[in-house]
Amino acid sequence: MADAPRSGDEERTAVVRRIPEATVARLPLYLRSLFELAAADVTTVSSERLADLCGVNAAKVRKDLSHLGSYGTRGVGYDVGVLLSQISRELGLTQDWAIAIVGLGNLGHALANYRGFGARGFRIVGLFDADPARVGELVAGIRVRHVDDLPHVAAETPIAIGIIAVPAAVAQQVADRLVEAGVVSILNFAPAIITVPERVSLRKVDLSIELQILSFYSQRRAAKGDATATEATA
Amino acid sequence: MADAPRSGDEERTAVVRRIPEATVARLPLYLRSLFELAAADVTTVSSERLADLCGVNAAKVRKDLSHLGSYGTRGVGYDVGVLLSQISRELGLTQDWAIAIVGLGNLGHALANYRGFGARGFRIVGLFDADPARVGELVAGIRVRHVDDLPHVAAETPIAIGIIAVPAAVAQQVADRLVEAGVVSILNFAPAIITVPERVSLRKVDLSIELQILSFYSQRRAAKGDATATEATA
DNA sequence: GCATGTGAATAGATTCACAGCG
DNA sequence: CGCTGTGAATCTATTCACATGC
Repeated sequence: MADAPRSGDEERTAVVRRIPEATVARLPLYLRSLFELAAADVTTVSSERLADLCGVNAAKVRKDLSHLGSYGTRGVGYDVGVLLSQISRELGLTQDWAIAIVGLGNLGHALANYRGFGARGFRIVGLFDADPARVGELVAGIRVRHVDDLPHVAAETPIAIGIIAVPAAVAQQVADRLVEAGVVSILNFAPAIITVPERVSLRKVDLSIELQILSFYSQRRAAKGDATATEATA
Repeated sequence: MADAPRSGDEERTAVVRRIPEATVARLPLYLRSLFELAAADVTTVSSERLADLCGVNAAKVRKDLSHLGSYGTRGVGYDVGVLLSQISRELGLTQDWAIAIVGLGNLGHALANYRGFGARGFRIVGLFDADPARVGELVAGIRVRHVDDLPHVAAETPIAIGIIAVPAAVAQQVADRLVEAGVVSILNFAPAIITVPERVSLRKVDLSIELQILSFYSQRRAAKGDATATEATA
């Protein structure tokens, strides 16, 4: 469904666990449910129970978790705390990632104020906009800087993840600037296809595409007399 | 990757074209590029060119389009206008879909003001919030109503698509209310797993999951010396 | 006994490579 | 000749079913 991660050299000293892309996309889901279980002081969970909580199939949970190693106990289940830390480590959430948001329109504001960043692993270190009227404004306690300052800021505090929340027309040039500033992961909210060097990870979130997909299934359902369900955005 | 649409009875009068889920997710992508081509007065496009514009592989484009029927001309390519209307029809964008947004925090505001709704096929017919302080407010020219009014509003103007932009803790109950009000498609922005009856289509957009996936690949890249790229959210 | 972990079976998506047609 | 349309090959993901081990 997406470009698969490619490894430069297949032969390495140790076994480089290759975690399937589909599995990676589900780990955050498991993590969230595990946090909820931990908050409720549940210490052990079966694949069945976890699967229910996440809305997936139990066999899938077991296979996914088996890619991380064997952290379950037969006849018992998985230790919630152990799984939490294994998945967190696997996802790289034990370190924290510096985030910059470019574009502070409605969406940029919403993203900047999003709770759950600081929560675990992510920290906003920069807000940028090209509109002089917005520069200097305080959003979520952070001062908005001009996008031209991106290189300066990035030189001081390296930025790991860049979030693009600008109009489609300028998305590509913002991406280019982010890449130039050393950003290695980009999350694009602009409804435009952007390209980045191969070494940079790129994901996109596109509202209108989601709506159109829903439209397709709605129509399909209306046409036949029958039900249809879809889950998404893995 | 997601639950596949299931058809209730496989045997039907005519050949019910079964369009693969992965293809459905790409059609909106093609559509966007086709609009751009049309705007630039380009009348014909090859699978190769379209693939470039969308960042996919040419064979994939051809196979995807072949699921809609044969609308290309060998040796020439596809007619932009014809493809536009075929894909629009297939996605159900020739009718327009009534949308309601529940939750008018930062994100809800951003969504309500999102340009590209009215653009094609989608029209916001209701904004709802549970906070009395927000009720009555005018957002994007529409008055916010209390979520308790949902049934009334839906009875007058049927709502096809519900967008959930409320905190995770209340996402499920909002979903339940939407379903009860007759909504058949839901787009969930809350970071929570919600369940709906099988007849209802559900997709989700989850910022923190996207970030965690990027984190995974960033860490992976840091660990090895090598590059990794991912594309997402189909 | 019971739930994990995993080979084997199945399903789905992508890519290849080329026949077929304008 | 050039590009579509598509079978066949490949790769990826899901699901089944059961041996394994606590």
